[in-house]
Amino acid sequence: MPLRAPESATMPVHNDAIADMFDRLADLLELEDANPFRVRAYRNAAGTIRGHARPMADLIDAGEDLSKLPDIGDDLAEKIATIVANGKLPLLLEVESRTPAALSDMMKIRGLGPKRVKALYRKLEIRSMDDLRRAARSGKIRELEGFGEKTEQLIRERVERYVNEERRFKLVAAEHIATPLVDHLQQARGVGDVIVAGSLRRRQETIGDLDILVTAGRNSNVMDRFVEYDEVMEVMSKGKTRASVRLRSGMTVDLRVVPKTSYGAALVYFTGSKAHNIALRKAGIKKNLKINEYGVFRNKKRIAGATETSVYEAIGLPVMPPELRENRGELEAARAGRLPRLILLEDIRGDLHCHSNATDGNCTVQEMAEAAVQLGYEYISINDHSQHVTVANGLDKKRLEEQIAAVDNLNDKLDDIVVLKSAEVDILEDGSLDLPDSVLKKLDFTVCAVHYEFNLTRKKQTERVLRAMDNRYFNVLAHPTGRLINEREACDIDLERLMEAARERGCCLEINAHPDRLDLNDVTCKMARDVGVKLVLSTDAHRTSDLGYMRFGIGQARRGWISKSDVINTLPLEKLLKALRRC
DNA sequence: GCCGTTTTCGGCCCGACTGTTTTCAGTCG
Repeated sequence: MPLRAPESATMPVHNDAIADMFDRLADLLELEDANPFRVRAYRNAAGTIRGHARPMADLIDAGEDLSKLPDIGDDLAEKIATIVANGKLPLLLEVESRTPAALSDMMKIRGLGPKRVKALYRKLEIRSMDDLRRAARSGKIRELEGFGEKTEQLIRERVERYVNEERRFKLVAAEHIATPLVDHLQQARGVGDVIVAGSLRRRQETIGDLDILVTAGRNSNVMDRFVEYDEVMEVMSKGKTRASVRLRSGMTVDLRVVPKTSYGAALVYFTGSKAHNIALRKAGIKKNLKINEYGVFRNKKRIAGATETSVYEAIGLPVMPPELRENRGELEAARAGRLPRLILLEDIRGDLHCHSNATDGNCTVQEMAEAAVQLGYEYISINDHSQHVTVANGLDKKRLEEQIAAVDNLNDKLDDIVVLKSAEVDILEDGSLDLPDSVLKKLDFTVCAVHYEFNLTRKKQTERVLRAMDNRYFNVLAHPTGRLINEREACDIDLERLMEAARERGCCLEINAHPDRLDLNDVTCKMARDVGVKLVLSTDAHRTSDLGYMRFGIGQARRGWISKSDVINTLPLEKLLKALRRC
């Protein structure tokens, strides 16, 4: 993967780019037999940087001491400053001059770790993916010590497939794959609980593989039933307690079977994240406790493990929601008794970003309203596109006024819900809004969004939205970065500044719950919480069934430490309208 | 390279599965 370099002085190096450099450096150092703990230090720091809400560049500008961040000491603080200053890390360049950078990519192929990659490089002079492919085909690899025919065949297959393997599944796709498999496993003999743990349970926006945990007795046939599942394409490993398969969809699934007495410990263990688990075990060690997937042990004696609560309590902590388990400060917060009380799906009283068939939606306003009643909502807003979005048949002033009148009529007929009059108003390139104030003032509120010109410089993009926010009819900034998961990167914009400006003006930012967007994401949700700007959680529904996407937004909000009180569509109607009012 | 309510030095998470071995190294999560 190419590293992102800064394109101009106004575009600071992204945290992801810094983290990628440290990860790559760790890989290459590992190949050079560096101190394994030094290697780990670089990986840990990469994790801290990737998960930090604010850009390192901003922290440096603000004069903050980076060595106060977890897993970052004086040396790495200095290296981060160097990268931010000139986009390069001298040590990485130096290491790359003696060890081919492509070896780091090779280590991403399943089954190839540092030892094997190094052997391939030293003994067969394999220094690129193409070299590796050729060597595997020619049968040279099997002759190396420690390799064999089977290993060579696996490398051959996996290197051919490597290009396709990189993708991660959106959360919604992962759910669709997991649900029927869970049903299948539940029908096995002697099975108790079947639960999807791992990143899906943590509600991460994309899922690399599924981790399924099963409790079962010795006589259960669940392992056989797992590998015999219709969708299984390849059984990668199968033992008594773990097995891994690849499904036709390309998804890898790991199954783990534990006795019921270990359920809680196993669930903690397989929910992760890895960084959270490591932090947890370290906390255990301080109390002379060993934590593994079977329980919590003092010397040889098991003192907890049947429930998740028992595991956390054994190390003196409250059990914490899966969404927080990323080692982003949750252990420290738990110790201090400052874990947030996270928002729940039941807290939501209405959806504030929906489309109808007047533009690019598939259902009528009334159908959307009736579906919202089924969800127990008190209100729903219809936010059709404005005229500039021609591909969606966006509304001009006249058509929007017609819709306003139609919604008034509909509200007279509906007893159980109020339909709010709104629109998704385009923010034009000069920061003006796409509809005149004379019609905007007739709406209950507006949702405003960028749909074109995502590639402006950070400065121009930020000023564009700030200018739009100056319009007194601007209420909610929808999908603030415009990213589409796996398709389009977030636009380069100073979110922190937008959040502060929104807070000062009494505007809100949207957490767009659509599984293609999830924008704000987990990290920027946490930033919003720190800034103290009000949020709206909406689905961007284009049909009645999309209203169910709210659960994905809730997941991201929870990952971002968001509480009910941070989100205004948890309020009853009267209070909601008050909260939408600008300062 | 990081870190400290046992430590500023000496530690650094833990277990399962595979393939290549003949008791285990390498890899993975």
